[in-house]
Amino acid sequence: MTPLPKDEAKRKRIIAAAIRVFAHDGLSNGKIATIAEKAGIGKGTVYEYFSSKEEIFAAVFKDFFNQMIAGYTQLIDAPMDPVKKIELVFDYSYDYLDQLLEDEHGQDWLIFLEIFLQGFRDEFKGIGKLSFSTVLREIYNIFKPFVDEGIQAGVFKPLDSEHVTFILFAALDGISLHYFINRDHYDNEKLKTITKEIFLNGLLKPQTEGA
Amino acid sequence: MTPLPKDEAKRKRIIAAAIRVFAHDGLSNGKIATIAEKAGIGKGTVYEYFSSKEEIFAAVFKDFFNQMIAGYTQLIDAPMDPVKKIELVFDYSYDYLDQLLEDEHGQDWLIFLEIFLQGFRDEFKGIGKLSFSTVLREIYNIFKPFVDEGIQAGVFKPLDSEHVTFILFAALDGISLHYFINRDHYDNEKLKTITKEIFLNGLLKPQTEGA
DNA sequence: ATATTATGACCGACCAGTCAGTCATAATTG
DNA sequence: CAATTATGACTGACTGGTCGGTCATAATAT
Repeated sequence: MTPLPKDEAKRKRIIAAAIRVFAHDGLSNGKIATIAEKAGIGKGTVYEYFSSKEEIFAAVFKDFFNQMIAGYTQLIDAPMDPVKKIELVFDYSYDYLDQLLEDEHGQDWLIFLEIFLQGFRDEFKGIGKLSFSTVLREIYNIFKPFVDEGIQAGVFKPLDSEHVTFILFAALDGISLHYFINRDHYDNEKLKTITKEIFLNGLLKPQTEGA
Repeated sequence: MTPLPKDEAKRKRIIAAAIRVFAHDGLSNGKIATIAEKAGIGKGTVYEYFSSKEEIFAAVFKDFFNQMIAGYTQLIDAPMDPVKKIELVFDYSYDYLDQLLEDEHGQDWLIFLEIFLQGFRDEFKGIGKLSFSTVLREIYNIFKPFVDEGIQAGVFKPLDSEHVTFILFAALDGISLHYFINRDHYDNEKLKTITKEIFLNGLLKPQTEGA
């Protein structure tokens, strides 16, 4: 009834389990045995799908950024006013966080940080040739075009778009991190509003005055 | 029966060594033997000063935040225009990073992330009862008074100062993180300028128009 | 349809390496 | 010499990865 081909679904189950384990315990403390257990398979089987712990983590890493890139790309793919796009990106980010946090897997979002940390550690640079800074710049580059667009159109101040994009995404990322830990003390909607208030108005060219 | 520190200087040396080791290898992979070696003492001696690895890390954690809090507090202690204070804080942050990065201890700044990560994990499971979110809010509270001041004085927009402070510090933190990894691709001065341009103008009440 | 054989996914006991923490001893100090 | 401090060899617990064996299913034969 159930055929047993080497199963893509099982591979996915392992990755999903690994996310939870690495998020909760870290790459170093997360145990293969726990991953296997959570995936509902034997420990040996894990090694039928991945050749090492680090390879599992690399898969998690890839998965994470691919989803992130796909999410943002899709979000701002349609032609749209640059201002609207920025608002969308901010709103989406907060909502994405809330979704992560409300999820039954309480601490899964920590994988975010673990990946960040491992990404920074240069030992990790080798694995699957994933360069963290390259991946990050890939993400900045999703945003840069519409920052450019806004500047071209004279809606945004004529600042260096490369640096502006960097600041926008980095700031958003920091806000996400802090929101994770302090979410109980702040109001999602208020944060959304104020974030947009500050960033948009900081970015928009004053319309009434020709400074 | 942890003996009292016999030699405060040696204790400091252990902490300094621990910072480098934990920064480079992480809490879990960093070895006591390495810390001892870097501190120029025997492994057993470490246990004369700290009763466990986690206790060492807790000391690093405390040390880090105390320095951070002291730095910012001192920076903005003098009476000063709120706008000037914000500019100071931004400039100081970038300069502090550059100082960390130019330091001979190449990767020491990673302790920043390691602390962050461990801080997030289960609110740092009891160790020394350090609550990470509490520490963070202690830091926000350094900034909040002058945000309040700026709002009272009608210089800043009348936004909720609690949320504004959160966003400011969180954003700054994120920018720091990204600056760490991508510093080679961006210009410190340009980032400083643009950061202030965006944040200050987003925060300042438009003076010419009475919307 | 049923028996026989081939396949490879699955498993977990085991091994070899690692490391936090201990403790018997050595060095140092007063 | 006694007390204090330093030390590193040692140990026990732990875990990543391996490997020989099992068994459900597929393929083939009758």
